[in-house]
Amino acid sequence: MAKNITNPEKDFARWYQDVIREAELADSAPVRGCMIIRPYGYSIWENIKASLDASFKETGHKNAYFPLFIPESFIKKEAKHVEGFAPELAIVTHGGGKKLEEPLVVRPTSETIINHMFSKWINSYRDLPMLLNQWANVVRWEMRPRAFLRTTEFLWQEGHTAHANEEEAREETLRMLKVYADFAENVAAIPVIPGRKTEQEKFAGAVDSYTIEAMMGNGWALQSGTSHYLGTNFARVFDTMYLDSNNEQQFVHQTSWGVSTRLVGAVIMAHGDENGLRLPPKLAPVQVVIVPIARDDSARTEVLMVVDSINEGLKKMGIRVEVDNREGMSPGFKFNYWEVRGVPLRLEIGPRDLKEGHVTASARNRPGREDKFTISLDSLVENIPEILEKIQNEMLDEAIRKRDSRTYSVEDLGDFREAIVSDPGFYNVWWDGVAEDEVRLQKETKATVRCIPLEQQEGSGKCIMTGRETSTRVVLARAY
RNA sequence: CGGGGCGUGGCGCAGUUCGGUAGCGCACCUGCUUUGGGAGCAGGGGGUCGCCGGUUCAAAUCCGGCCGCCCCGACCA
Repeated sequence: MAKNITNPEKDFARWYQDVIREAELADSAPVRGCMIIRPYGYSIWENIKASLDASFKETGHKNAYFPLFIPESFIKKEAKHVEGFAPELAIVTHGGGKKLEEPLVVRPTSETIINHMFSKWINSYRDLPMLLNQWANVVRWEMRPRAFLRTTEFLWQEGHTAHANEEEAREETLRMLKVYADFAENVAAIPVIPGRKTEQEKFAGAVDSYTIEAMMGNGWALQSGTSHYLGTNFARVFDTMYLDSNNEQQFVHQTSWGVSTRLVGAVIMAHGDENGLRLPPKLAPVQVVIVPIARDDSARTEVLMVVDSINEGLKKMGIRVEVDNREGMSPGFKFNYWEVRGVPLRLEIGPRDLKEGHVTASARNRPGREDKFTISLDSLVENIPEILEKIQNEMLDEAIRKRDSRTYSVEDLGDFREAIVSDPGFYNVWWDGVAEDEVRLQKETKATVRCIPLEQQEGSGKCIMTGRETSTRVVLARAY
């Protein structure tokens, strides 16, 4: 059906790249691992950003901006942090034609420089909590880049907060995890499993890391957002302290949390189909596209008059609408063009429709001629928000169904080893392992512990790796 | 870095075995006819065949070296 797009069943990685190219989301850059985010792809990111930024502000955070360059010594201060990030740092050694006194790291994340400033700004318990966020680019020299999922430079948001005690900081960590989970489900229409990361998988420098794990179209997991409780790890090395009400010096307890342009990849892979992209209305750069159809000039005049009034009506309601009145292109070509780009709702308006007093509509989540429906012209504009809402809900429902149909329980490692290959998906298992067990699991199955879900079921069983009795369930999956 | 594949107009490819001076589809431009699921015809523009060197009267093609890209793995938001 769709030209130039590989069937996802046949070759999912190829399909992913095809969709990115055909929908004009991104292009590859002259530098390995870097990408150009094209206007259409960037506009999805802008919508993600707008929605999250509003949530951050609602929860009391303010935006700030910290520098791209960080003194190399900063990164080295926290032992686990260096260990985790050293292999993937880009380091600037020269500037202005001279060798620098101290090399500068291009930020892979900003905990260190932010702590440096926090220790200057925070003096008293009255300065707490300090709740900041920044929208920025970061650089991590990854071995194997993939468009949106893992690029050398990527765009993200990183929240950094300082609190008077552990309890408040932990509360903040989970609050932001919930903000992410709500965004994923209610805006991106992607169901996620919120959970805690294991020792092996947690952020370099964190006490505890939390994640939202989403399932992609091939059954693999994608970590779609993280929130960390940093404890006093960074405060201790940067001397980020405050005077409490008893006039005693205390270290602040911190959090950091982030989501990135990886979310665009998640949207592509969670919703896309054999015809290309499918966008949930809340994130779609174009929510409604109108394709006028006219055989001759007189019909065109008549059709365009109606189209214009619908266009204006929808715009007034704040709906992102576009009229495709390009000439010399057949309606069929335009239908496909907008389907590849994932536009949630298409309205087709021609002389036949006008005669009947309606427009023909097609929802992207139910493509094809058979599922087209009509909307009466009288109530058209008022009906659109409801239809978009319905598409949004249907997409979430479908994503939940797809995920649930690929979620299994397994008891035995041997069974799992075969199952994860024949039926990639989420596998719920009993778990009482330590870091070595995780390494062995990954070696033997290529799967990892994605998270220890916050919601745990009752009961107990034998750990899939150690055989020890446990009441903890975890999710295993192959991951990007 | 290991294992596989590939570099030829914007994109996808053929041509390489057996050297003879580059071709196809899509896209693009012009004109006419078209327009309810990727329109037709006619005309047209665009490529130092990844780079460097060698062999030869002659290299996309043979030889040597280098570079880059993609997929799979280790790493990771």
